[in-house]
Amino acid sequence: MFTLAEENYLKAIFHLEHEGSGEVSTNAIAESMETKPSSVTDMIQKLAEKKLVVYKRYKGTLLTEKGKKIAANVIRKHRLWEVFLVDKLNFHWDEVHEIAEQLEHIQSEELITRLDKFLGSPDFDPHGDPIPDKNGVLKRTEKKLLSQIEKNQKGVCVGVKESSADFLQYLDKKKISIGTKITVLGKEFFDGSMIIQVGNEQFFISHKIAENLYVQTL
Amino acid sequence: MFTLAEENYLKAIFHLEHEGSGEVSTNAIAESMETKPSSVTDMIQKLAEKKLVVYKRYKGTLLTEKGKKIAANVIRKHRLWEVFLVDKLNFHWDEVHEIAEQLEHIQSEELITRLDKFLGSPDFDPHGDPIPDKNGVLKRTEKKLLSQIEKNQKGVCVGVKESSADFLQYLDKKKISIGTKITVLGKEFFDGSMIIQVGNEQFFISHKIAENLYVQTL
DNA sequence: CTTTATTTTTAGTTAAGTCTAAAAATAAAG
DNA sequence: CTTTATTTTTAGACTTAACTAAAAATAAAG
Repeated sequence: MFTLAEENYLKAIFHLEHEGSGEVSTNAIAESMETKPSSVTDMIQKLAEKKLVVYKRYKGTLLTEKGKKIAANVIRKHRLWEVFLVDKLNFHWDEVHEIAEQLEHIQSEELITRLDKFLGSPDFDPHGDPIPDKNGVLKRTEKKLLSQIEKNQKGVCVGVKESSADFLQYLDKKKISIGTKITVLGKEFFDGSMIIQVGNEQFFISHKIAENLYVQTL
Repeated sequence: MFTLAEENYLKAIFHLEHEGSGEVSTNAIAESMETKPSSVTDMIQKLAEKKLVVYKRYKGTLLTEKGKKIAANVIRKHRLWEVFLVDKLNFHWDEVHEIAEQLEHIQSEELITRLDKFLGSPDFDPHGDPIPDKNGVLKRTEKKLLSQIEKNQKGVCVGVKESSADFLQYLDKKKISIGTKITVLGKEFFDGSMIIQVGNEQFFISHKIAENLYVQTL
């Protein structure tokens, strides 16, 4: 139905729309896709002709309802495949992204229906990101960034903002994964660093770590 | 490593080499891939430059060892995914080909290693076709076509030569699948048709059916 | 409110993979 | 052993999706 390139653009725009608010800039798309702005302009114009995005020259891009639905479906497939890779094939959560980037483009409604059922209709992927339903609707959660948690409060880790292998491996080293309870013992206002407790261990984390970990307060 | 188009050409040549013997003709490749001979010539020349095939103008094409290995690996992936779709997702054996055509191009050694293990390292796919091992080696079986079986002999169905949905659905209707025992009760020399017994049922089959069913004699 | 910097777009190429139409080689028929 | 038919290849064109370089629009600075 849509080409690999088209699906990847829609997905990138979807993610950018959910981060910043309002129109997505050409440069932002180019950067997130590791391509050149001129290539983005080309593709955006094609997507606009197909009514998948609304595009005004020099003003930026927004997904139409149709574009949103397609993007959400690609993301649904990506995240379901990640669950498969981790739950069934015992991959580690830092190994699955690139494989899922390929699997997300497999075309078959029936396949995804059955895969979803096989996996027990999960609501979240291995990084804690919500899996859109058939209609592209995301379950909303009460998650906050760890950096927004006050001293002496407790939270349970529900996801990561960044999911680079480096970051995930850091978390493993510190024994932090989805479901881990974290207590904020101290918070430095100058640089945003924290002392936290995980299990019996207490240790220091930088602001950069704290602003990439999602928790649900307890 | 290789493009989707390249992998599909190598796979097609691999299959054709195993049917007829000797060089594979440009037209044969074109027909099997539903493309034009001129497109085939183009691609074959590229594959020859990459040392994946040996090609002599107007004479035909043969895979090199390297080409054979790549083709066998694509086929390995195709057949493992078919096992996944049937065994784990409960697809029917006539529904899996097109999805596997897409899945066979997913690039990840580790994925296939783990998938193979998850499936219990199967030797055959749902149509009875052998799954090449990591090195591209196919297990040889003692299979014969049902049409080559004599009157009053028994065989167990081990595979199909053709695997079109039409044929597979015919077999389902007749309650024939991999593992089904078949007894040849009668054989007409004029047209090759047969009377066979499957379970408690006895019925007539045409030569066309008999020459597309593989059995192992008991 | 000009000048400068940044962002975005246009114009023109390139590469992969396909196609049609025409030419060349091989095979088959008389 | 020519003529005809078939197969295969070449040449040229098209599409998708990328790129570079230059132009145009917008935003920021003085």
